[in-house]
Amino acid sequence: MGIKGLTKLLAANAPNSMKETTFESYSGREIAVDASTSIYQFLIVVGRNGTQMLTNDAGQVTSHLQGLFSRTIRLLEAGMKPVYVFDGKPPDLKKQELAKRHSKRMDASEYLAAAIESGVKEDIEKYSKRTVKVTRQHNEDCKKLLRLMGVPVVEASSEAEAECATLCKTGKVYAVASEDMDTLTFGAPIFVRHLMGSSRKFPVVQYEVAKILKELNLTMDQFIDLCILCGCDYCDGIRGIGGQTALKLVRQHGSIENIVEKISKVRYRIPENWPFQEARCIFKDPVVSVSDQNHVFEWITPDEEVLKNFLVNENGFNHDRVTKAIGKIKAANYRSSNRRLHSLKPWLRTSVPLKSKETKCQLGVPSAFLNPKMFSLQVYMHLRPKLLWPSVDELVRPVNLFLGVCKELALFSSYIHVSSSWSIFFLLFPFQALLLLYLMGLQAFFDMDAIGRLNKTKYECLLFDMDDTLYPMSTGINYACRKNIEEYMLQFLEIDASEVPRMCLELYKEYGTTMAGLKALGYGFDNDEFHAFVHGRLPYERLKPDPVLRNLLLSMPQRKIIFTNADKAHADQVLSRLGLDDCFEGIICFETLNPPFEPNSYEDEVYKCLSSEEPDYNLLFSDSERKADAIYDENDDSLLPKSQILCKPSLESMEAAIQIANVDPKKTIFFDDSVRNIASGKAAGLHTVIVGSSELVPGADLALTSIHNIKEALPEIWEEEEDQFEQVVQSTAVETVDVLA
DNA sequence: GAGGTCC
DNA sequence: TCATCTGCCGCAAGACCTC
DNA sequence: TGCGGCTGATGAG
Repeated sequence: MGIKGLTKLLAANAPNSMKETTFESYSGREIAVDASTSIYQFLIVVGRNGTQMLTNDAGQVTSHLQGLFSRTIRLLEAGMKPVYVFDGKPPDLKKQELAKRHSKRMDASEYLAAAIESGVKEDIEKYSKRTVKVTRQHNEDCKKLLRLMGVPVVEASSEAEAECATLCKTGKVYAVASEDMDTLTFGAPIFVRHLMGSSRKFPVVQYEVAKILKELNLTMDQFIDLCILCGCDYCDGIRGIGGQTALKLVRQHGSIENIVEKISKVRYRIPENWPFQEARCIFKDPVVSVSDQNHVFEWITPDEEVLKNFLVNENGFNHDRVTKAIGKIKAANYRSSNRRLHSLKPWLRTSVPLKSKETKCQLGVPSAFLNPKMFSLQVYMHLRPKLLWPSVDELVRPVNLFLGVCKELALFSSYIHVSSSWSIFFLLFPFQALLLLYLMGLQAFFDMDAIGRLNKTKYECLLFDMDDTLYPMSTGINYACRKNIEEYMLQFLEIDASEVPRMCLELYKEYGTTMAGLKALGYGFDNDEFHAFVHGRLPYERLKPDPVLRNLLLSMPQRKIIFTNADKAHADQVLSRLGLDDCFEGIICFETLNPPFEPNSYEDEVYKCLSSEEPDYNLLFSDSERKADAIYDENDDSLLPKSQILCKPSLESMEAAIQIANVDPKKTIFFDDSVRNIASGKAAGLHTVIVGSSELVPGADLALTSIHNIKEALPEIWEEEEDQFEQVVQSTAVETVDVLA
């Protein structure tokens, strides 16, 4: 039931809080969608003819799959990035409401039986719709379908609406698309209704909670009380008090407690044991899944073969239709990966002093014909032949350029995936094509049975990420850190409060750290000040000494190095609190990868290049990747400014870390909690272990739910090395690393 | 835009 | 008299393609 | 499930 009469109430009292928008206007936006409501609608309407619905050969209903499949493609094609949120365990207070619904379904079943007996077609149709219930199996089918389509799925701890609202509040999605008005009561900052309405009968309407509160002149707590008084899923209101009266009373008395105290007990009967406080609690502090604050949703390439098998073989879908639909998803993903870069442009144009206008040299030109950023990270990682990059700086320039062209061609061919294109490719670039095939063959060889390799090779070095890898996310350090960053953006960079959470996350996603993104956008602030503000007041006291991990680390015979994006002060503090400060040979941190800026070097090169009679842009291009100044050309819509900061997950940072630590990537295991860092680590040739996940992610050789399980999962670390001598010799070669005091 | 079809 | 609330009923609720 | 339409009841002004 949502909130009784809230639509009308808002239309009458807060008309400016809602505005008509269009389906297309959400292009490029992450949208949280309540899955259950959608599935319910599909079951009611898709392919229904009386009691008959779409089914597979086994007679199981497939209407929900048909509906969800086409709707999701519709959203993706429009450039939206849906995140489907599934209901968890309903709160106890909702049981009464659920029982009511159950009873209604029972009644409908009886009417349906009677209608079937009498053969009245309209009645059969009507009552069969009323018996629809979304079962666990329906939900599981849909989750499977979405995952195969590469669309993120969230399993809510409790109410999906609450989870959606939290995703929106924390900036992980732009808006929540739902029909249920209590999404607003859960505090979703942007709430969209009728987004999915195919009939176009109702326009798409966007509500903003902040505007509602402003117009109604209520605090969020008062708005929640108003909704409870109107009547919600968790408890009835007071008989005789509807929307208008409730609004008047809340404005007048401020809270339900005061209203109950002041109103006439003759006129209004307060329900006995009225659980308004519990209901308030559900809205104010809903049970939501404790997710990684930095978790990034990803819309990945569909698992084509498995998806086809699921839809065509298991559920009787038409093969050609499915093939065509998968093509649409791929095309949408491709467009979206380009669009994502554009999404940062508004900040560039409106709120940021553009840097580097004075630099006339177009450093990106040599690779402009195929920008690697056009391709999804996965494709990029898998096809990027490691052997192309032995040590870029050591290669002579012409070879470098030639290899660069090969890389682009490899990426290009990896994207198109069309056999006929190979023929054209061979005709046009026979030599490159042969080389490419050779390299791809090598790559395939090196990618074979990664875990097998992990088991067979001996290791010399273990590279550890620190935050959320050496201690669990549940400490809340990460969350506190993010809040501090948001606070910094608000206070010192004067970024609009409504933009901060989203911008914080977008930049994190695009650049690896928000700081790197801010720098890339041209925000001029002092790195040390930023770190001091962000890390200076973290709740470090929550980190307790971890003797178990300490013993594990000390018993490992390999070199152990920290590789973190954080600054050294933070790393010192964390390791000290965990009692691990003497477990590592060194720390590769922010300062290691981003030493204080040295004038003369790069500028000189630019100057030299431009002032020469025949400027060799390649000379600058190769270095630009490493030194990365903020270059942004207004006329070029495909390029974002590069970050001045070298940090994970960039491949350059991985290669730099490998070089600084002086390790052989083939004999190094990289532990990290971030999917992107792992993918990047793999691309750099490292063995990779995703920490904090029970499932393998792209690029990971192994998954560890906790770093404490390392001995069970990787016993070979402790196996006797055959030539320890080699290790000892290598371990002296890390002088450049910031060694812990 | 109506009507048929998806499985 | 008017505003507000209640309760009941009926209706629609996807998306794509072809014509 | 949500909404509009309708009807009748109720209470404030």
